[in-house]
Amino acid sequence: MPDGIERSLLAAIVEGRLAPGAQLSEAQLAEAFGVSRTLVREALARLQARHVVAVRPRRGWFVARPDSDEAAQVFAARRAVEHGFLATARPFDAEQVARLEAHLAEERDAIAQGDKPRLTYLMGDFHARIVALSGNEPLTEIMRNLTARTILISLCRQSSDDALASHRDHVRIVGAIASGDMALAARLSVEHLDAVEAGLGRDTAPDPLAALRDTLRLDPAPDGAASPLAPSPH
Amino acid sequence: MPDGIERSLLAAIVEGRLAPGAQLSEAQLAEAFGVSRTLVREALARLQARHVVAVRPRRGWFVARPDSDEAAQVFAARRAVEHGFLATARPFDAEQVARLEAHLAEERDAIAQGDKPRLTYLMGDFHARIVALSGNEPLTEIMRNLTARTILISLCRQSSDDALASHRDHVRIVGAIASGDMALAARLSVEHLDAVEAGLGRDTAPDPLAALRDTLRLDPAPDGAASPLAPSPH
DNA sequence: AATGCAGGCCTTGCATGCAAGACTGATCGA
DNA sequence: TCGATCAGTCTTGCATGCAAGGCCTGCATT
Repeated sequence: MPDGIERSLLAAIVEGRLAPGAQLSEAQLAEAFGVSRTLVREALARLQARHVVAVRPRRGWFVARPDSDEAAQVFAARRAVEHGFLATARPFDAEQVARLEAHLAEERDAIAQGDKPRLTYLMGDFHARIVALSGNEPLTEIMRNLTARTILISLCRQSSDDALASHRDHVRIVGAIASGDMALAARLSVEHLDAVEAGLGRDTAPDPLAALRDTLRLDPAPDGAASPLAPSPH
Repeated sequence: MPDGIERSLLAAIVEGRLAPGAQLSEAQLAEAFGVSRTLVREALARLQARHVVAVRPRRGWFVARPDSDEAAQVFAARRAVEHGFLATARPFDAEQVARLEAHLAEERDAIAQGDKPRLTYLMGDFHARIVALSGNEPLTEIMRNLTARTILISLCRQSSDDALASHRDHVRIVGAIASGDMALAARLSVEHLDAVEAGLGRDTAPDPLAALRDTLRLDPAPDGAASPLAPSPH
Protein backbone atom coordinates (compact mmCIF):
# COMPACT_ATOMS: atom_id res chain seq x y z
CA MET A 1 0.00 0.00 0.00
CA PRO A 2 2.70 2.51 0.77
CA ASP A 3 3.99 3.75 -2.54
CA GLY A 4 7.61 4.36 -3.36
CA ILE A 5 7.46 8.03 -2.45
CA GLU A 6 6.24 7.40 1.07
CA ARG A 7 8.85 4.71 1.51
CA SER A 8 11.69 6.84 0.18
CA LEU A 9 10.75 9.74 2.40
CA LEU A 10 10.35 7.57 5.46
CA ALA A 11 13.68 5.87 4.80
CA ALA A 12 15.39 9.21 4.36
CA ILE A 13 13.93 10.42 7.63
CA VAL A 14 14.66 7.43 9.83
CA GLU A 15 18.14 7.15 8.38
CA GLY A 16 18.79 10.73 9.35
CA ARG A 17 19.33 12.05 5.83
CA LEU A 18 16.34 14.32 6.41
CA ALA A 19 16.73 15.96 9.80
CA PRO A 20 13.80 16.65 12.11
CA GLY A 21 12.43 20.08 11.32
CA ALA A 22 13.60 19.99 7.71
CA GLN A 23 11.19 21.49 5.23
CA LEU A 24 9.75 19.38 2.46
CA SER A 25 8.58 21.26 -0.59
CA GLU A 26 5.85 19.58 -2.57
CA ALA A 27 7.14 21.04 -5.81
CA GLN A 28 10.74 19.98 -5.22
CA LEU A 29 9.77 16.47 -4.22
CA ALA A 30 7.46 16.23 -7.21
CA GLU A 31 10.32 17.12 -9.51
CA ALA A 32 12.73 14.81 -7.70
CA PHE A 33 10.38 11.86 -8.02
CA GLY A 34 9.27 12.80 -11.50
CA VAL A 35 5.60 12.96 -10.64
CA SER A 36 3.05 15.65 -10.01
CA ARG A 37 2.41 17.31 -6.70
CA THR A 38 -0.69 15.19 -6.25
CA LEU A 39 1.20 12.00 -5.52
CA VAL A 40 3.65 13.81 -3.30
CA ARG A 41 0.79 15.31 -1.33
CA GLU A 42 -0.78 11.92 -0.84
CA ALA A 43 2.46 10.45 0.42
CA LEU A 44 2.98 13.39 2.77
CA ALA A 45 -0.58 13.06 4.03
CA ARG A 46 0.04 9.40 4.88
CA LEU A 47 3.23 10.31 6.70
CA GLN A 48 1.33 13.00 8.53
CA ALA A 49 -1.19 10.42 9.70
CA ARG A 50 1.79 8.51 11.08
CA HIS A 51 3.09 11.62 12.87
CA VAL A 52 6.31 11.52 10.89
CA VAL A 53 5.78 14.82 9.13
CA ALA A 54 3.64 17.81 10.01
CA VAL A 55 2.11 20.53 7.90
CA ARG A 56 1.81 24.18 8.85
CA PRO A 57 -0.96 25.71 6.78
CA ARG A 58 0.33 27.75 3.86
CA ARG A 59 3.78 27.38 5.30
CA GLY A 60 4.93 23.99 4.26
CA TRP A 61 5.61 20.41 5.26
CA PHE A 62 8.24 19.63 7.85
CA VAL A 63 9.82 16.53 9.26
CA ALA A 64 8.25 16.13 12.68
CA ARG A 65 10.09 17.24 15.78
CA PRO A 66 8.37 15.46 18.68
CA ASP A 67 8.42 17.51 21.87
CA SER A 68 9.12 16.07 25.31
CA ASP A 69 5.47 15.36 26.00
CA GLU A 70 5.03 13.45 22.81
CA ALA A 71 8.29 11.63 23.39
CA ALA A 72 7.16 10.49 26.83
CA GLN A 73 3.85 9.32 25.45
CA VAL A 74 5.45 7.41 22.62
CA PHE A 75 7.72 5.63 25.06
CA ALA A 76 4.78 4.85 27.32
CA ALA A 77 2.89 3.50 24.34
CA ARG A 78 5.83 1.32 23.40
CA ARG A 79 6.10 -0.03 26.92
CA ALA A 80 2.43 -0.96 26.81
CA VAL A 81 2.48 -2.52 23.37
CA GLU A 82 5.72 -4.45 23.74
CA HIS A 83 4.92 -5.67 27.19
CA GLY A 84 1.40 -6.64 26.16
CA PHE A 85 2.57 -8.41 23.07
CA LEU A 86 5.17 -10.50 24.86
CA ALA A 87 2.91 -11.20 27.82
CA THR A 88 0.10 -12.48 25.61
CA ALA A 89 2.18 -14.11 22.87
CA ARG A 90 2.79 -17.80 22.56
CA PRO A 91 6.39 -18.90 23.02
CA PHE A 92 8.52 -18.62 19.92
CA ASP A 93 9.60 -21.70 18.02
CA ALA A 94 13.15 -22.50 17.00
CA GLU A 95 12.99 -20.77 13.64
CA GLN A 96 11.64 -17.57 15.11
CA VAL A 97 14.40 -17.56 17.69
CA ALA A 98 16.93 -18.19 14.95
CA ARG A 99 15.70 -15.12 13.10
CA LEU A 100 16.05 -13.02 16.19
CA GLU A 101 19.58 -14.25 16.64
CA ALA A 102 20.29 -13.40 13.03
CA HIS A 103 19.12 -9.91 13.81
CA LEU A 104 21.45 -9.73 16.77
CA ALA A 105 24.27 -10.73 14.44
CA GLU A 106 23.34 -7.88 12.15
CA GLU A 107 23.50 -5.51 15.09
CA ARG A 108 26.93 -6.85 15.98
CA ASP A 109 28.15 -6.33 12.44
CA ALA A 110 26.86 -2.79 12.33
CA ILE A 111 28.57 -2.04 15.63
CA ALA A 112 31.81 -3.61 14.45
CA GLN A 113 31.76 -1.64 11.22
CA GLY A 114 30.67 1.55 12.92
CA ASP A 115 27.79 1.87 10.47
CA LYS A 116 25.88 4.45 12.44
CA PRO A 117 22.77 4.97 10.30
CA ARG A 118 22.32 1.26 9.84
CA LEU A 119 22.77 0.71 13.55
CA THR A 120 20.15 3.31 14.41
CA TYR A 121 17.77 1.57 12.09
CA LEU A 122 18.53 -1.89 13.44
CA MET A 123 18.24 -0.88 17.07
CA GLY A 124 14.77 0.45 16.46
CA ASP A 125 13.70 -2.31 14.13
CA PHE A 126 14.61 -5.02 16.59
CA HIS A 127 11.40 -4.52 18.48
CA ALA A 128 9.29 -4.28 15.36
CA ARG A 129 10.80 -7.50 14.09
CA ILE A 130 9.89 -9.37 17.23
CA VAL A 131 6.28 -8.47 16.65
CA ALA A 132 6.56 -9.09 12.91
CA LEU A 133 7.73 -12.64 13.59
CA SER A 134 4.42 -13.32 15.27
CA GLY A 135 2.67 -12.63 11.99
CA ASN A 136 0.31 -10.12 13.52
CA GLU A 137 0.05 -7.41 10.89
CA PRO A 138 -1.92 -4.79 12.81
CA LEU A 139 0.46 -4.99 15.73
CA THR A 140 3.47 -4.96 13.43
CA GLU A 141 2.22 -1.82 11.76
CA ILE A 142 1.70 -0.23 15.15
CA MET A 143 5.20 -1.13 16.25
CA ARG A 144 6.76 0.13 13.03
CA ASN A 145 5.08 3.48 13.52
CA LEU A 146 6.13 3.72 17.13
CA THR A 147 9.73 2.81 16.39
CA ALA A 148 9.86 5.34 13.54
CA ARG A 149 8.67 7.99 15.94
CA THR A 150 11.20 6.80 18.49
CA ILE A 151 14.00 7.27 15.99
CA LEU A 152 12.72 10.76 15.30
CA ILE A 153 12.77 11.42 19.03
CA SER A 154 16.35 10.36 19.46
CA LEU A 155 17.39 12.32 16.39
CA CYS A 156 15.99 15.42 18.06
CA ARG A 157 18.04 14.84 21.15
CA GLN A 158 21.65 14.35 21.93
CA SER A 159 21.25 10.66 22.58
CA SER A 160 23.84 9.27 24.89
CA ASP A 161 24.41 6.76 22.15
CA ASP A 162 25.10 3.68 24.21
CA ALA A 163 24.43 1.31 21.36
CA LEU A 164 26.38 -1.36 23.15
CA ALA A 165 24.16 -1.21 26.20
CA SER A 166 21.08 -1.45 24.02
CA HIS A 167 22.56 -4.36 22.15
CA ARG A 168 23.24 -6.15 25.41
CA ASP A 169 19.61 -5.57 26.41
CA HIS A 170 18.51 -7.04 23.12
CA VAL A 171 20.66 -10.09 23.68
CA ARG A 172 19.07 -10.60 27.07
CA ILE A 173 15.56 -10.22 25.66
CA VAL A 174 16.25 -12.76 22.94
CA GLY A 175 17.67 -15.06 25.57
CA ALA A 176 14.47 -14.86 27.58
CA ILE A 177 12.37 -15.51 24.49
CA ALA A 178 14.58 -18.44 23.50
CA SER A 179 14.13 -19.99 26.92
CA GLY A 180 10.37 -19.61 26.59
CA ASP A 181 10.10 -17.17 29.46
CA MET A 182 7.89 -14.60 27.78
CA ALA A 183 7.03 -12.91 31.05
CA LEU A 184 10.71 -12.26 31.66
CA ALA A 185 11.11 -10.99 28.11
CA ALA A 186 8.21 -8.61 28.69
CA ARG A 187 9.77 -7.31 31.89
CA LEU A 188 13.17 -6.91 30.27
CA SER A 189 11.65 -5.00 27.37
CA VAL A 190 10.03 -2.51 29.68
CA GLU A 191 13.29 -2.04 31.57
CA HIS A 192 15.12 -1.64 28.30
CA LEU A 193 12.73 1.08 27.18
CA ASP A 194 13.09 2.80 30.53
CA ALA A 195 16.86 2.77 30.10
CA VAL A 196 16.70 4.14 26.56
CA GLU A 197 14.29 6.87 27.59
CA ALA A 198 16.45 7.79 30.57
CA GLY A 199 19.45 8.06 28.26
CA LEU A 200 17.79 10.69 26.12
CA GLY A 201 19.27 14.15 26.44
CA ARG A 202 17.45 17.40 26.46
CA ASP A 203 15.73 18.63 23.38
CA THR A 204 18.22 19.98 20.88
CA ALA A 205 17.22 23.46 19.74
CA PRO A 206 13.70 23.41 21.14
CA ASP A 207 13.17 26.66 19.30
CA PRO A 208 15.37 29.23 17.61
CA LEU A 209 15.23 31.47 20.66
CA ALA A 210 16.63 28.86 22.99
CA ALA A 211 20.22 29.85 22.46
CA LEU A 212 19.39 33.50 22.93
CA ARG A 213 17.32 32.77 26.01
CA ASP A 214 20.10 30.69 27.42
CA THR A 215 22.65 33.39 26.73
CA LEU A 216 20.51 36.01 28.39
CA ARG A 217 19.53 33.65 31.21
CA LEU A 218 15.86 34.36 30.73
CA ASP A 219 13.25 31.93 31.85
CA PRO A 220 10.93 30.61 29.18
CA ALA A 221 7.84 32.76 28.90
CA PRO A 222 5.21 31.24 31.22
CA ASP A 223 2.50 32.11 28.72
CA GLY A 224 1.85 34.08 25.59
CA ALA A 225 1.95 37.64 26.91
CA ALA A 226 4.85 37.36 29.29
CA SER A 227 7.28 39.97 30.44
CA PRO A 228 9.37 41.18 27.55
CA LEU A 229 10.72 43.72 30.02
CA ALA A 230 11.70 41.38 32.82
CA PRO A 231 14.50 42.89 34.85
CA SER A 232 17.77 41.35 33.80
CA PRO A 233 19.43 39.51 36.68
CA HIS A 234 22.94 40.84 36.30
CA MET B 1 -6.48 16.62 12.08
CA PRO B 2 -9.29 14.49 10.76
CA ASP B 3 -11.54 16.74 8.75
CA GLY B 4 -15.30 16.63 8.77
CA ILE B 5 -15.52 14.30 5.82
CA GLU B 6 -13.37 11.62 7.38
CA ARG B 7 -15.31 11.94 10.62
CA SER B 8 -18.70 11.75 8.94
CA LEU B 9 -17.73 8.71 6.94
CA LEU B 10 -16.21 6.96 9.93
CA ALA B 11 -19.26 7.72 12.03
CA ALA B 12 -21.58 6.42 9.33
CA ILE B 13 -19.54 3.24 9.11
CA VAL B 14 -19.18 2.43 12.78
CA GLU B 15 -22.83 3.25 13.38
CA GLY B 16 -23.81 0.78 10.72
CA ARG B 17 -25.42 3.26 8.35
CA LEU B 18 -22.79 2.29 5.78
CA ALA B 19 -22.57 -1.47 5.70
CA PRO B 20 -19.30 -3.35 5.20
CA GLY B 21 -18.78 -3.89 1.50
CA ALA B 22 -20.78 -0.82 0.52
CA GLN B 23 -19.35 1.14 -2.35
CA LEU B 24 -18.32 4.74 -1.88
CA SER B 25 -18.28 6.86 -5.00
CA GLU B 26 -15.89 9.78 -4.93
CA ALA B 27 -18.17 11.84 -7.12
CA GLN B 28 -21.28 11.19 -5.06
CA LEU B 29 -19.53 11.92 -1.80
CA ALA B 30 -18.06 15.08 -3.29
CA GLU B 31 -21.50 16.28 -4.23
CA ALA B 32 -22.97 15.26 -0.90
CA PHE B 33 -20.34 17.16 1.03
CA GLY B 34 -20.30 20.05 -1.39
CA VAL B 35 -16.60 19.82 -2.15
CA SER B 36 -14.44 18.53 -4.96
CA ARG B 37 -13.27 14.97 -5.35
CA THR B 38 -9.86 15.98 -4.07
CA LEU B 39 -10.96 16.39 -0.48
CA VAL B 40 -13.04 13.23 -0.62
CA ARG B 41 -10.07 11.30 -1.93
CA GLU B 42 -7.89 12.59 0.88
CA ALA B 43 -10.44 11.54 3.48
CA LEU B 44 -10.82 8.11 1.87
CA ALA B 45 -7.05 7.71 1.75
CA ARG B 46 -6.84 8.40 5.47
CA LEU B 47 -9.56 5.87 6.17
CA GLN B 48 -7.72 3.41 3.97
CA ALA B 49 -4.61 3.88 6.09
CA ARG B 50 -6.79 2.97 9.05
CA HIS B 51 -8.09 -0.14 7.27
CA VAL B 52 -11.64 1.11 7.44
CA VAL B 53 -12.12 1.38 3.69
CA ALA B 54 -10.36 -0.32 0.82
CA VAL B 55 -9.88 0.63 -2.78
CA ARG B 56 -9.93 -1.69 -5.75
CA PRO B 57 -8.04 -0.07 -8.60
CA ARG B 58 -10.32 1.51 -11.18
CA ARG B 59 -13.23 -0.20 -9.45
CA GLY B 60 -14.04 1.97 -6.53
CA TRP B 61 -13.84 2.47 -2.80
CA PHE B 62 -15.58 0.08 -0.47
CA VAL B 63 -16.22 -0.12 3.23
CA ALA B 64 -13.80 -2.75 4.48
CA ARG B 65 -14.97 -6.28 5.12
CA PRO B 66 -12.28 -7.83 7.34
CA ASP B 67 -11.86 -11.55 6.71
CA SER B 68 -11.41 -14.12 9.46
CA ASP B 69 -7.63 -13.84 9.41
CA GLU B 70 -7.71 -10.11 9.82
CA ALA B 71 -10.36 -10.41 12.50
CA ALA B 72 -8.23 -12.80 14.50
CA GLN B 73 -5.22 -10.53 14.18
CA VAL B 74 -7.15 -7.47 15.24
CA PHE B 75 -8.39 -9.29 18.32
CA ALA B 76 -4.89 -10.49 19.11
CA ALA B 77 -3.61 -6.96 18.72
CA ARG B 78 -6.29 -5.69 21.07
CA ARG B 79 -5.43 -8.32 23.65
CA ALA B 80 -1.80 -7.23 23.50
CA VAL B 81 -2.47 -3.51 23.64
CA GLU B 82 -5.13 -3.57 26.33
CA HIS B 83 -3.28 -6.02 28.49
CA GLY B 84 -0.04 -4.11 28.08
CA PHE B 85 -1.65 -0.80 28.83
CA LEU B 86 -3.32 -1.97 32.02
CA ALA B 87 -0.29 -3.96 33.16
CA THR B 88 2.05 -0.99 32.77
CA ALA B 89 -0.36 1.80 33.73
CA ARG B 90 -0.39 3.51 37.08
CA PRO B 91 -3.50 2.95 39.17
CA PHE B 92 -6.37 5.28 38.31
CA ASP B 93 -7.35 8.08 40.63
CA ALA B 94 -10.87 8.72 41.89
CA GLU B 95 -11.84 11.03 39.07
CA GLN B 96 -10.74 8.60 36.40
CA VAL B 97 -12.72 5.84 38.06
CA ALA B 98 -15.72 8.14 38.26
CA ARG B 99 -15.54 8.72 34.53
CA LEU B 100 -15.44 5.03 33.87
CA GLU B 101 -18.48 4.54 36.05
CA ALA B 102 -20.21 7.31 34.15
CA HIS B 103 -19.49 5.35 31.01
CA LEU B 104 -20.98 2.24 32.54
CA ALA B 105 -24.09 4.27 33.31
CA GLU B 106 -24.26 5.29 29.67
CA GLU B 107 -24.07 1.65 28.67
CA ARG B 108 -26.88 0.84 31.10
CA ASP B 109 -29.03 3.59 29.65
CA ALA B 110 -28.45 2.45 26.10
CA ILE B 111 -29.35 -1.09 27.08
CA ALA B 112 -32.48 0.06 28.88
CA GLN B 113 -33.57 2.15 25.92
CA GLY B 114 -32.66 -0.52 23.42
CA ASP B 115 -30.58 2.00 21.48
CA LYS B 116 -28.69 -0.50 19.41
CA PRO B 117 -26.36 1.72 17.36
CA ARG B 118 -25.42 3.75 20.42
CA LEU B 119 -24.83 0.57 22.36
CA THR B 120 -22.57 -0.84 19.68
CA TYR B 121 -20.57 2.35 19.77
CA LEU B 122 -20.38 2.46 23.55
CA MET B 123 -19.35 -1.16 23.92
CA GLY B 124 -16.43 -0.60 21.60
CA ASP B 125 -15.54 2.80 22.92
CA PHE B 126 -15.32 1.59 26.51
CA HIS B 127 -11.86 0.21 25.92
CA ALA B 128 -10.69 3.24 24.00
CA ARG B 129 -11.91 5.48 26.81
CA ILE B 130 -9.93 3.59 29.41
CA VAL B 131 -6.80 4.35 27.46
CA ALA B 132 -7.91 7.90 26.72
CA LEU B 133 -8.25 8.57 30.44
CA SER B 134 -4.55 7.91 30.81
CA GLY B 135 -3.85 10.85 28.53
CA ASN B 136 -1.65 8.80 26.23
CA GLU B 137 -2.52 10.08 22.78
CA PRO B 138 -0.61 7.60 20.65
CA LEU B 139 -2.09 4.68 22.51
CA THR B 140 -5.56 6.23 22.41
CA GLU B 141 -5.32 6.61 18.67
CA ILE B 142 -4.21 3.01 18.35
CA MET B 143 -7.10 1.81 20.46
CA ARG B 144 -9.63 3.92 18.55
CA ASN B 145 -8.46 2.36 15.30
CA LEU B 146 -8.58 -1.13 16.69
CA THR B 147 -12.05 -0.70 18.14
CA ALA B 148 -13.32 0.77 14.88
CA ARG B 149 -12.02 -2.28 13.08
CA THR B 150 -13.58 -4.48 15.72
CA ILE B 151 -16.97 -2.89 15.10
CA LEU B 152 -16.50 -3.53 11.40
CA ILE B 153 -15.72 -7.14 12.20
CA SER B 154 -18.85 -7.68 14.23
CA LEU B 155 -20.94 -5.93 11.60
CA CYS B 156 -19.70 -8.50 9.09
CA ARG B 157 -20.80 -11.35 11.29
CA GLN B 158 -23.97 -12.38 12.95
CA SER B 159 -22.77 -11.35 16.39
CA SER B 160 -24.41 -13.28 19.16
CA ASP B 161 -25.22 -9.88 20.55
CA ASP B 162 -24.84 -10.58 24.23
CA ALA B 163 -24.50 -6.95 25.13
CA LEU B 164 -25.44 -7.77 28.69
CA ALA B 165 -22.58 -10.19 29.09
CA SER B 166 -20.16 -7.62 27.70
CA HIS B 167 -21.55 -4.98 30.01
CA ARG B 168 -21.08 -7.29 32.99
CA ASP B 169 -17.46 -7.81 31.90
CA HIS B 170 -17.01 -4.07 31.71
CA VAL B 171 -18.41 -3.66 35.21
CA ARG B 172 -15.94 -6.21 36.50
CA ILE B 173 -13.03 -4.53 34.73
CA VAL B 174 -13.94 -1.15 36.18
CA GLY B 175 -14.22 -2.79 39.57
CA ALA B 176 -10.71 -4.14 39.30
CA ILE B 177 -9.40 -0.76 38.21
CA ALA B 178 -11.26 0.96 41.03
CA SER B 179 -9.69 -1.37 43.55
CA GLY B 180 -6.27 -0.61 42.13
CA ASP B 181 -5.68 -4.13 40.93
CA MET B 182 -4.46 -3.33 37.45
CA ALA B 183 -3.07 -6.82 36.91
CA LEU B 184 -6.52 -8.24 37.49
CA ALA B 185 -8.04 -5.66 35.17
CA ALA B 186 -5.53 -6.69 32.51
CA ARG B 187 -6.43 -10.35 32.92
CA LEU B 188 -10.15 -9.64 32.85
CA SER B 189 -9.75 -7.58 29.68
CA VAL B 190 -8.04 -10.42 27.89
CA GLU B 191 -10.74 -12.84 29.00
CA HIS B 192 -13.38 -10.38 27.90
CA LEU B 193 -11.86 -10.12 24.45
CA ASP B 194 -11.65 -13.89 24.24
CA ALA B 195 -15.35 -14.11 25.06
CA VAL B 196 -16.31 -11.48 22.50
CA GLU B 197 -14.22 -13.14 19.82
CA ALA B 198 -15.68 -16.54 20.64
CA GLY B 199 -19.16 -15.08 20.35
CA LEU B 200 -18.59 -13.97 16.79
CA GLY B 201 -20.55 -15.92 14.24
CA ARG B 202 -19.45 -17.04 10.84
CA ASP B 203 -18.72 -14.55 8.17
CA THR B 204 -21.94 -13.21 6.72
CA ALA B 205 -21.95 -13.46 2.94
CA PRO B 206 -18.33 -14.51 2.54
CA ASP B 207 -18.97 -14.26 -1.18
CA PRO B 208 -21.94 -13.50 -3.41
CA LEU B 209 -22.55 -17.19 -3.97
CA ALA B 210 -23.20 -17.94 -0.33
CA ALA B 211 -26.92 -17.30 -0.44
CA LEU B 212 -27.31 -19.37 -3.54
CA ARG B 213 -25.24 -22.16 -2.12
CA ASP B 214 -27.29 -22.11 1.04
CA THR B 215 -30.54 -22.17 -0.88
CA LEU B 216 -29.43 -25.08 -3.00
CA ARG B 217 -27.86 -26.85 -0.01
CA LEU B 218 -24.55 -27.19 -1.77
CA ASP B 219 -21.37 -27.59 0.19
CA PRO B 220 -18.81 -24.85 -0.27
CA ALA B 221 -16.37 -25.64 -3.03
CA PRO B 222 -13.29 -27.25 -1.43
CA ASP B 223 -11.03 -25.16 -3.62
CA GLY B 224 -11.01 -22.85 -6.57
CA ALA B 225 -11.79 -25.18 -9.44
CA ALA B 226 -14.32 -27.37 -7.74
CA SER B 227 -17.32 -29.21 -9.06
CA PRO B 228 -19.80 -26.88 -10.63
CA LEU B 229 -21.63 -30.07 -11.50
CA ALA B 230 -21.73 -31.68 -8.10
CA PRO B 231 -24.63 -34.08 -7.76
CA SER B 232 -27.40 -32.39 -5.90
CA PRO B 233 -28.25 -34.21 -2.69
CA HIS B 234 -32.00 -34.28 -3.08
C1' DA C 1 20.46 53.69 12.34
C1' DA C 2 16.08 51.86 13.22
C1' DT C 3 11.29 51.20 11.97
C1' DG C 4 7.15 50.82 9.25
C1' DC C 5 5.38 49.39 4.81
C1' DA C 6 4.66 47.51 0.43
C1' DG C 7 5.67 44.50 -3.46
C1' DG C 8 6.84 40.15 -4.86
C1' DC C 9 7.91 35.33 -4.19
C1' DC C 10 7.13 31.30 -1.96
C1' DT C 11 4.22 28.02 -0.11
C1' DT C 12 -0.03 25.06 0.15
C1' DG C 13 -5.33 24.38 -0.72
C1' DC C 14 -8.51 22.95 -3.71
C1' DA C 15 -11.04 22.41 -8.13
C1' DT C 16 -11.01 20.69 -12.54
C1' DG C 17 -9.76 18.30 -16.77
C1' DC C 18 -8.40 14.42 -19.19
C1' DA C 19 -7.12 9.62 -19.81
C1' DA C 20 -7.51 4.80 -19.01
C1' DG C 21 -9.31 0.49 -16.95
C1' DA C 22 -13.49 -2.30 -15.86
C1' DC C 23 -18.08 -3.55 -16.04
C1' DT C 24 -22.82 -3.58 -18.55
C1' DG C 25 -25.83 -4.11 -21.92
C1' DA C 26 -27.15 -4.40 -26.54
C1' DT C 27 -26.45 -6.07 -31.01
C1' DC C 28 -24.98 -9.29 -34.31
C1' DG C 29 -23.92 -13.90 -35.81
C1' DA C 30 -24.25 -18.81 -35.77
C1' DT D 1 -31.41 -19.88 -28.19
C1' DC D 2 -26.84 -19.19 -26.97
C1' DG D 3 -22.46 -16.85 -27.29
C1' DA D 4 -19.29 -13.37 -28.44
C1' DT D 5 -18.06 -8.76 -29.47
C1' DC D 6 -18.23 -3.85 -29.15
C1' DA D 7 -19.89 0.58 -27.75
C1' DG D 8 -21.17 3.19 -23.78
C1' DT D 9 -20.79 4.45 -19.10
C1' DC D 10 -19.04 4.15 -14.82
C1' DT D 11 -15.16 4.26 -11.93
C1' DT D 12 -10.53 5.93 -10.29
C1' DG D 13 -5.58 7.86 -11.36
C1' DC D 14 -3.04 11.65 -12.00
C1' DA D 15 -1.64 16.24 -13.82
C1' DT D 16 -2.47 20.91 -13.94
C1' DG D 17 -4.32 25.47 -13.12
C1' DC D 18 -5.63 29.04 -10.25
C1' DA D 19 -6.28 31.43 -5.96
C1' DA D 20 -5.05 32.76 -1.36
C1' DG D 21 -2.13 33.23 2.67
C1' DG D 22 2.47 33.98 4.86
C1' DC D 23 7.15 35.62 4.74
C1' DC D 24 11.11 38.11 3.18
C1' DT D 25 13.35 41.83 1.12
C1' DG D 26 14.03 46.38 -0.28
C1' DC D 27 12.68 51.05 0.15
C1' DA D 28 11.10 55.13 2.14
C1' DT D 29 10.61 57.63 6.21
C1' DT D 30 11.66 59.35 10.70
